[in-house]
Amino acid sequence: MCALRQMSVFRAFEGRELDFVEWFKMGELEVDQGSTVLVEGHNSPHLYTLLEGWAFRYKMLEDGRRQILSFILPGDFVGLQGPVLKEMQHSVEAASRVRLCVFPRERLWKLYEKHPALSHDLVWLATRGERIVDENLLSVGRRSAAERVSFLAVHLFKRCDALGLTQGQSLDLPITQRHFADALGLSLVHTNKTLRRLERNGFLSWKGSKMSFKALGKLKELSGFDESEESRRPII
Amino acid sequence: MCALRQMSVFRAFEGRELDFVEWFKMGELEVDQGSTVLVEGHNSPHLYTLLEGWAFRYKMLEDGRRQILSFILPGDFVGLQGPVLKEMQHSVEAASRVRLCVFPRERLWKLYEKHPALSHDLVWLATRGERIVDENLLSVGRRSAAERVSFLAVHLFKRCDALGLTQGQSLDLPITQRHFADALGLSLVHTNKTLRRLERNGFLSWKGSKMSFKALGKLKELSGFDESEESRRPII
DNA sequence: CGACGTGTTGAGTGTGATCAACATCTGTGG
DNA sequence: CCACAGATGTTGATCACACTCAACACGTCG
Repeated sequence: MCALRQMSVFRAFEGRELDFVEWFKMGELEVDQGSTVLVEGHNSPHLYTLLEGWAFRYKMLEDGRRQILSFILPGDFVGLQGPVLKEMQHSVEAASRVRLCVFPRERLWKLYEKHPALSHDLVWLATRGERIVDENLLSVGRRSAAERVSFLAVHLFKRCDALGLTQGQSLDLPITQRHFADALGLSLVHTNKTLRRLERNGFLSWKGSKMSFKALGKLKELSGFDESEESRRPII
Repeated sequence: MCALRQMSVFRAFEGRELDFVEWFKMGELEVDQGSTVLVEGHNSPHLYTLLEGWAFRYKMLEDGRRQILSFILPGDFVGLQGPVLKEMQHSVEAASRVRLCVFPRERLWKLYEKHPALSHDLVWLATRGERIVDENLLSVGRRSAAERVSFLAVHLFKRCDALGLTQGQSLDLPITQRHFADALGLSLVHTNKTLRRLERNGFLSWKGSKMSFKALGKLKELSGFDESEESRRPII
């Protein structure tokens, strides 16, 4: 049984559900940093739950412009968009070395059939994915560079904090400024300048892979971060 | 039974499913143009399928900046994000007079329990919502103003075309340039200038509520529109 | 060692924002 | 009937935020 499942962020399973998910689970997949887990325009017979590491969903334009749609952290479900269309509409890449729980897509019908509560969880997970993209779109569409950078930093801190992946006021980021830029719809250079300005103003620092939050309150205020605590969430 | 359901875009129901949905359905709701159907920060005990008219999902910042997240057209399911959190994370407003099919949220468990195929449809609808926001985020994050405007125009045309809501190469838009601007993360003025430039170049025109596509191919090319035909989709 | 990925900074440019004015068209009340 | 306010669309002038280009520092890895 996954270690993740025991964390207090996640809802507990009933016995039958646990048995089912163990049957549903096909195995584990480990993937190196930089590998592409799912490719836009292709079909994948698998679904995944990310167990360890960071990944991200993205889309690219023909000329190479890239937009990161959302970051995928432990407990997140990956690949739901697939069952639906013939092809994936986005790609997923591992930002760090990543461990995934693999489910065969054809067993999904069994889940719907036998486990209504899990069906609901699946809907929940799907809408949560959309919620995160919604927030990101609000940032990219309507916030200034400083607001966007602050928002994303706080967003990632909060998500990691809920998973016990923070150390006090700091956070280990397995991503580069390029990822930040591509998630925020900013250029790399301007992202860097904005980060440096936030650092000079004493809001945060980002050295190597460590991001330290010097003034979380100020960052929340600047970015208009919405503190909507979420209750225990499902994990599959 | 809804007239919508008989359209060829939508998948057909089995008898039992149809009976169920008729029980699931609580009634219909008609709402005037400009009314807010769901309010961010509040809880709604209802789910909806939009039957007629246009609506849109949006989020606002405290100072009034608004980002439209996606447009809601007939057949789209509304309100799924609610069951999940205590509160809606976005608002929904009617762009035209709108007719909605209303479902009480508490009957949802019965759907999960008795109708695995409908559970799957629900997941499908949820992921479709995310897919649309993904595409929008790619636009807003990485495309130029002319590309964005073209993309949204083509996107709306395609969706309406599938629903039989177009007249040849033109389309009745119950929205204003302000909606366009807020969906695209552009200022109203710049949206207008971009539209006028597209018109001068003979790509499209938008007079009153009628948008005419003079060169659909050129618009697709300019915007990088991805022609992924989707198969029959579910409707609930 | 050189190549490459990443981060940093400055200079100059440009896309899109803001401000402002005006044209229509609507509905409303006098 | 007209006067008026309000919503919407249009255009020009100016501004600024963010982009591009360029150069360099630093690390790691072959």
